[in-house]
Amino acid sequence: MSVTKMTAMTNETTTSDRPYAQVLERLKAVGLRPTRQRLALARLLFDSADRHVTAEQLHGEAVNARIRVSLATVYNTLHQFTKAGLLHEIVVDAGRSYFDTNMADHHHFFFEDSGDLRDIPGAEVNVNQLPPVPEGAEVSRVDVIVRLRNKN
Amino acid sequence: MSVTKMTAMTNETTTSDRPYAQVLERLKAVGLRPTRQRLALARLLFDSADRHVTAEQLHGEAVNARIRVSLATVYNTLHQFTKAGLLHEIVVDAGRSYFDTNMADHHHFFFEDSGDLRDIPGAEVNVNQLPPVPEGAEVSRVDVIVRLRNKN
DNA sequence: CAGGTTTTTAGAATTTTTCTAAAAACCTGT
DNA sequence: ACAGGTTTTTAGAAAAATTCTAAAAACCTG
Repeated sequence: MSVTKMTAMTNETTTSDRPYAQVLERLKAVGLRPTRQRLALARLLFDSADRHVTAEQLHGEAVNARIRVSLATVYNTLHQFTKAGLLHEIVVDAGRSYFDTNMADHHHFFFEDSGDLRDIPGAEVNVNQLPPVPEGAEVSRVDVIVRLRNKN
Repeated sequence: MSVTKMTAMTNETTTSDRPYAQVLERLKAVGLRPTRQRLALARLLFDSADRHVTAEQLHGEAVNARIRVSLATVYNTLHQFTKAGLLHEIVVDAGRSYFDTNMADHHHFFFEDSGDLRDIPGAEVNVNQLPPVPEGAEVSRVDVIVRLRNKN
């Protein structure tokens, strides 16, 4: 019967709490309500260098950081961020989606053995001489994936 | 049975006009036992022009052609063929694997709206200036996927 | 054809992702 | 600060693709 175990983080997104200021701005800029979980996930995603995460991974990190958020919300959020242009969804592995926080023009090394993904700066790859785009369609993106396997 | 086609049911392996002769050769060449379902699936896959199929699709075709084969076997077979170098697995769509019978050097248009996949001959794309491959790894493949969406 | 090995199979299990509809959080006007 | 209306979140169920299981069938060799 220890005293109040009432860790209710009755926080109403005070901007005096600096750490959230940037992501808050970012969400506002794309018209997404700055909810507790979106802010927290945004910090996990954007407060460090460019990263590639799966929904499951991000959810794990959140739980680990004591952020109460459901897996469904992580999925929703990742897709909302993607639609809003804050993330790219990148598919290299059948049956598992990665989300990439690097929005600059770039491509990927994919390590088939470990499942890791590494950026290749756009400047370091040159795709030219593309064929004509089919009638009625337009290019949404050109992905170059350099698949790697361990040399033995 | 006519005399001229007399050899049809034996396990001789002359490359004549017998429908299974080519795929039979092909399976033998890669060391896969020529079972009824592997032969039938191979014919569906290789007897016509280059194609992109999912396991579900191929299974549907088989059922449709009165070939008794389970979905599990279709999956097994597709993976065995891939490992044997008869197919490429290509992943462009989260949570759905396509298998490509075109083994020539080439790339793909992916129609995001319909889920269709279309080959781009290797000669029509030029990827140059790739960055150095990370230590201990070697390139298994370079995939270029031109993602298309419907205009207007 | 027997015997031993490999394949196939149906169905259950797994994995990733989406859906549902009810509760909670959020925002606006007061 | 609060009511009212809207948007989010949630847990759990559901869906979809794929893999696993272990038992039966097919296959190959001698």
